[in-house]
Amino acid sequence: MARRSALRKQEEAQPLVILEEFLPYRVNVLAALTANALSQIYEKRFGLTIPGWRIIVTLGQYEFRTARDIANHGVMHKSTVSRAVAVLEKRGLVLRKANADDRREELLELTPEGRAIYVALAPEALAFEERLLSVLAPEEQKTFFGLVDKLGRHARSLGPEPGEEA
Amino acid sequence: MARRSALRKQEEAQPLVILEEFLPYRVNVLAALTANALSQIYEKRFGLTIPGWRIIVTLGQYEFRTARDIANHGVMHKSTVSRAVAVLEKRGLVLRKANADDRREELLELTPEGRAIYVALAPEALAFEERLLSVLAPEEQKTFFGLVDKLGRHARSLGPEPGEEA
DNA sequence: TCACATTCGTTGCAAGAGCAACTAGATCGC
DNA sequence: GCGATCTAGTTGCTCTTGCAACGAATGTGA
Repeated sequence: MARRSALRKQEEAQPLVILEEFLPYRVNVLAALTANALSQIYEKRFGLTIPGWRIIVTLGQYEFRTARDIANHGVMHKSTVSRAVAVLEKRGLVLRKANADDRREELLELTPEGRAIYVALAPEALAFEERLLSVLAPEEQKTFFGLVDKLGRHARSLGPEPGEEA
Repeated sequence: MARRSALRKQEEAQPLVILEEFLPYRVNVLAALTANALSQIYEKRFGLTIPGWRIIVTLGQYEFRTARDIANHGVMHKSTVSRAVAVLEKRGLVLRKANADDRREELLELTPEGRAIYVALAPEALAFEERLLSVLAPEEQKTFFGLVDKLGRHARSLGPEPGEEA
């Protein structure tokens, strides 16, 4: 029929996007799957949101860090981090320390209660990660991490930051 | 003993999760970077949201598909897809076709206008992807895709679906 | 020193997303 | 054939998030 051949012509016209082979789609689907699974740990058991969880982990690892650092590092909007910090502060999990050298910014720090959550949460998160990674051989894991980093660095350079290709 | 308590203290102070080596974090950061960059194409130029863009691309590739298929495949909530379809329909970009065999579901299809957007958008998306992937050698790209798929399949099996380990 | 631009962080507002309840239709078991 | 159960999709409600405007502090250049 006329309709069918019209469709066929359109279809054959050009090789367009194959979703299952399209990098941003695949990476985002994988990210959603891991985020959903991980949230079972920090959300249902400790009442943390994703930004909250990230702040806790960052401060657990780095001791002191500004909201801006956390936002940039995790590709989150500064307002997202600001609100998450406010919640954690109200719950008594993080403290703000004024920075005398630059009074615009505040150094964030875990309280003992915040660190207790981090210590309780971290092993479970690592166990989850291990479970996830168990499908990959050790060398595959290494390879994967290397490629993710390479892509990540490159993607950052393509972002809103000053393009150095001028 | 002093030695033992020192060890214990050290253990407590150790960073348990290293954010830069934590898979879900890295994957999500990479996903955010690519999604932000890609949205420059479909959002600012065609007024599409992420779900809308995904629906367009899915139907551009598959011709007919249900909302449920699109949601499952892309790990989106069914209400998200439902609302995005409603917007696209109102804009005249997609059509619903009743399925006589099962009248609960509706097959979605691009209108000519919808396909026009797909045809205009796809090459730009592919160009972006190529630019992103240009940091990886061809074999690295292949390896990366294989590993992403492997992890994705495994992550899906760890998800909310019936755990078969019971 | 003084205007101008920039940066960190907060907040009002509106759009987006998840949850749960709901309708409509299909399926299973008896 | 009939009720209980399940599935596809919609919608009200609420919380989250992004954007843009803002205040406060800093930096820059004349």
